[in-house]
Amino acid sequence: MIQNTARPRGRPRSFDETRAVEKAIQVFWSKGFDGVTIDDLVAGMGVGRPSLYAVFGDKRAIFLRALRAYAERKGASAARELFSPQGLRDSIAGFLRYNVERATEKGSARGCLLECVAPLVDDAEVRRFLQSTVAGGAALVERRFRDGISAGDIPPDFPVALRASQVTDIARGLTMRARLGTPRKTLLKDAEEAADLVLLPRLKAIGKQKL
Amino acid sequence: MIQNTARPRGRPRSFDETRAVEKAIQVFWSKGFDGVTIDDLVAGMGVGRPSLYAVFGDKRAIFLRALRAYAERKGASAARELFSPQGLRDSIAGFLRYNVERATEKGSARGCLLECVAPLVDDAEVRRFLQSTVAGGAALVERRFRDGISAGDIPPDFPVALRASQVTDIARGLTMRARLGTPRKTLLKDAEEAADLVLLPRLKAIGKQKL
DNA sequence: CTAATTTCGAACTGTTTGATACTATAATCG
DNA sequence: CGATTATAGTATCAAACAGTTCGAAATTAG
Repeated sequence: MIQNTARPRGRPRSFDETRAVEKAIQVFWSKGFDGVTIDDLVAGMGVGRPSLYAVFGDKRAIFLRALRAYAERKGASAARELFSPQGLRDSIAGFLRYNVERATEKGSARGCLLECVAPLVDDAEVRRFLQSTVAGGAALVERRFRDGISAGDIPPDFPVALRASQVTDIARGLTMRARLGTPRKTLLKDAEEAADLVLLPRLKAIGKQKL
Repeated sequence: MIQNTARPRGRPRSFDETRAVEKAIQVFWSKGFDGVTIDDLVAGMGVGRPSLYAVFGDKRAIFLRALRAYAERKGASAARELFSPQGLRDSIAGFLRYNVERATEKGSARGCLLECVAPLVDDAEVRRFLQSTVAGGAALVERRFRDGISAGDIPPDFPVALRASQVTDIARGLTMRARLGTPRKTLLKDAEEAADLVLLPRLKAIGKQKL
């Protein structure tokens, strides 16, 4: 009685489903959606062609699954980074640094599956998913800003929604630069500067005078 | 003697080369590089298949030509926007607004050929071109900041290079959001806010105190 | 040990795609 | 007007590709 749940009847699989999805992420990430052939997935995922269709479905289905897995992982890590016990500036800087690190990792493709690859996929469900993911990211940062207000780190009239979308815009910009080959070091420095940009106190009263 | 320059010998072309390139831009822009087939280009450019190969070369060559044409047009317009006679804040805001408008134009695909499509093309020359284009964009904004210092709009110690890369990062972020379907109105508002963000005076002395 | 069940691997099939050859057409030149 | 030149349109070819079929292999149930 090694396992309590009965092992499935037939021949056991020679691949791990979760691991195969991780591999699929890498394949799509490095080659884009249209650039990937089924053979690429067969080779990259270590799953035989018929099993691939039987277990995962066609290319679109595999991509959607990879996308969801990627977004879930990244979202969770980003939230961890944002809400770990530290000051607000370090939270925001950590969030941006994390984005840069993920986008410049050795061994993986540069950039981000969600930002560099998925937007090109001409598919309604992909678009819907991306929109909600983007909104979710901004909402996460916004919540962190609100926590900052509660903690007294920033004044109550801090424009949380605006600053949150600015933070995520900058994150997107950094990620795109990563894709194009800007070195990690440069981007990490820019991440720090961006955190300062959105947070350092400014003279409110001056407002939009002519500059 | 209708034309002074002798018309070429043989049968005249049924297409305008420049217009064909413009059409190619649209095709690549909406479908991505790998998503475009030669038939798409034949249909979209209004050029017969053999003429296409004879005049433009293969898909990669057509893409490079479209990319250069697109970048040249966009770069020139961006510079016009930045250096038209107006205050610094309006120049920067105008630059960002222009990016948003181009990325949300009706009739064209959303987003930007340089930022949403080209980075996925696995080609050394494309990468090199993109890097230099990105650097050129930031340099343009930086020059505008320097002009702003000369004009006394911002203090001489204004971090021109840093702010320039922040402006272009935000522009990239706005463009990506455009691709994902964020409405133009929202993005235009965010463009204005971004101009304020990088320009509004701040209390320098406070620096990186804990927030 | 045999039957049933599930997966694996190789081979197959119809379609799409990139690229080219061939013939017809439209212009200039002498 | 005929020769020359360059493009247009059709047809074609080989390679790549998506998706399926089929027999062999591996495991459990009885």
